[in-house]
Amino acid sequence: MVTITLPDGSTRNFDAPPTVYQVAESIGPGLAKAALAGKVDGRLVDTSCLIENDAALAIVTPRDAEGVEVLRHSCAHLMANAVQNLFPGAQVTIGPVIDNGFYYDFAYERPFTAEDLTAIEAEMERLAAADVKVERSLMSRPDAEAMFERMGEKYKVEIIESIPGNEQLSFYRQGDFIDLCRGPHVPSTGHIKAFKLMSVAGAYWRGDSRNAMLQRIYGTAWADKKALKDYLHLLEEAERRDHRKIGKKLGLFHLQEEAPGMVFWHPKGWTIYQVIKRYMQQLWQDNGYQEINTPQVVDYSLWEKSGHAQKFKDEMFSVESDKRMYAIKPMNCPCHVQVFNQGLKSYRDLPLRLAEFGACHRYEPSGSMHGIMRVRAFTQDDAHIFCAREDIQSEVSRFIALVEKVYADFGFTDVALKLSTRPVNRVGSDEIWNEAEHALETALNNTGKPWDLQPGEGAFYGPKIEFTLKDCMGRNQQCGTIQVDFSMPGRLGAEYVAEDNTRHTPVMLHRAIFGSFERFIGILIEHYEGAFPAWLAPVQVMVMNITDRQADYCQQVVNSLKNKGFRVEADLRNEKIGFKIREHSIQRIPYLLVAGDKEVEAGTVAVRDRNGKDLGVLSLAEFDALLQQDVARLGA
RNA sequence: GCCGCUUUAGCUCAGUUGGUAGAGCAACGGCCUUGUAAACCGUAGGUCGUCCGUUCGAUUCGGACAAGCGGCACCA
Repeated sequence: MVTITLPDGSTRNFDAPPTVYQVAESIGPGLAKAALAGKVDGRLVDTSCLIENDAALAIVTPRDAEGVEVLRHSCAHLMANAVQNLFPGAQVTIGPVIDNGFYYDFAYERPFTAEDLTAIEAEMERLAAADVKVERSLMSRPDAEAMFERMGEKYKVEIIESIPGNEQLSFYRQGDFIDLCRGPHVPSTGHIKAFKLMSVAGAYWRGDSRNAMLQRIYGTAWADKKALKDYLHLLEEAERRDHRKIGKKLGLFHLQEEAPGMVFWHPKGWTIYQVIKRYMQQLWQDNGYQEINTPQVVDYSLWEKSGHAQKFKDEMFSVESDKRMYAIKPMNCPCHVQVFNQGLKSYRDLPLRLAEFGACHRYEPSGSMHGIMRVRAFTQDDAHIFCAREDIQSEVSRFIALVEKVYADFGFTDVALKLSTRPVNRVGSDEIWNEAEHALETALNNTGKPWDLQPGEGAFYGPKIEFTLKDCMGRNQQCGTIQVDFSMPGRLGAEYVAEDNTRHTPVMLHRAIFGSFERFIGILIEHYEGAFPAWLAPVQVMVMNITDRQADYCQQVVNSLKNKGFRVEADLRNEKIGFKIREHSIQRIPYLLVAGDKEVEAGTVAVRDRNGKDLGVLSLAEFDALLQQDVARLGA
């Protein structure tokens, strides 16, 4: 007898070992119909899986996150099935589940087109409607290799060869289509009800640019049509928020062919830039940083000493002048060490925190650029902390607190922390790595917040913490970082005199909070959909007249607000008030002030916000107080 | 850098099976002096990304290059 314990704690007994499906059926026909997989003692299995011993079982349906994952995985198979039906000779490779969907990589004699996608999707619909059974089987390694060899599936053979020898090989068959797969999968294709193919793209076999380029088809799949619709809706939302679109619409910046990856900031965009720059300058001042500025063009020898030339020569802009080779600086750290090196430093000078709005240029690969988010010329809110080894932890703790404050000020409250530890290729003794990793870990633990470990992802010169913020679309954006560096201070000859009068090499902490202004502003634009909070808005107030009679009064209102330091403009054009309101609402100006004869007489302004909310008729003093309060309030 | 796609007026986009192009919005002029998300009338605006080729003739066909877009790879 087999006893099954269900999630609610109840148990069911079976004379013979039941399948997951049979257990579901015993609970109810509805559940059996909805069952996609089972979770036996925490392990996901097919509904056909026989439960041989007493076990805890949860029936997995499309309502469960895991159920949706099974659906997506099966949908990838469904797509591969459809592709091979329509394009004989297309080889299958891998087809994993990703956020919101799946993809499958194919090797085929030609790239797939948009029309192909439509056809593939139609074939998938047909196969789903046919409700083909999906069956699991096992096969020995030689048999499997022979089978794929026979089918001409060279990539699958390669995959089998890379699976450790002791692992069992499982296969899933639906009709004529068979694929090597760990599973689990839906019982039949009819369970796959809501999917859409999104795009085709090239992708390297095994993610390595030295390998062949495969055809990757991306798809999305959901528990039901409504969830699919919601997701497509979300994508439209993301498109509306695209910083490239909004940047153009609001006249913030532009890019042009003559300077790929370099931003032409317009007055409004530059105002935002200046506001956050001043914010950061103040933050530095309040937190023990000293602002410096270093040259834009520096002799190649420095980059050779720092080690960057060897590794990044192809990504550095260089200039030759008077037979000397210079690099346009791709980063600021070597320059900061030069400042540190001026004059003999004592342990009493540490920690020394040098900060710079460091303009960097990097020849990024053409395909990697994206609006103002990934560019070739950017400015970092860069600072380097020179400290003793034993100060690493306290400095890191201070920094984590600072990052969280800054992000909250900009309206981001969901911040993920990640620790990247020693990679295989690295400099520095194990002892010092132990110490540094431990310091970072302790600092992270002290926050009381959860954090992720990324083993082996650290830089060759030291471990690092990355700060990833979640924007309003739920997308993760990596911005801030703090990195321990054991290498560069020594390479560039930085040292200080310790208490015992011996010379020591300081540890260098590289750190940035925004990352780069360009990227951070791009994130802000998308997060706020261009409707910046008042303290960031390029124009905070627009004053409008109804007729020419109120022009002078409007100008007075503008002047009085300007004198208080607000960013205010007047729109005195001979246009209907509705037209002006519409225009400035679209421009996302936080406060729209209207003055007609009534307001002039009373010395007031009619106030509304950019979303159409009427804030009433206020005296100038009242509006001033309102604005003052709003601008002082950072965050959302 | 790799695979695919795109490039037409300031913006968003039509269009030409090869005979040098059109809309809406914006701009400009007129009219109107207007009360909270688009009054009306008119005018002007383009070497159809760049270069090379095929052709009597290329924005249209072919090639190269550039920039951009979706991914991949990269990201000190």
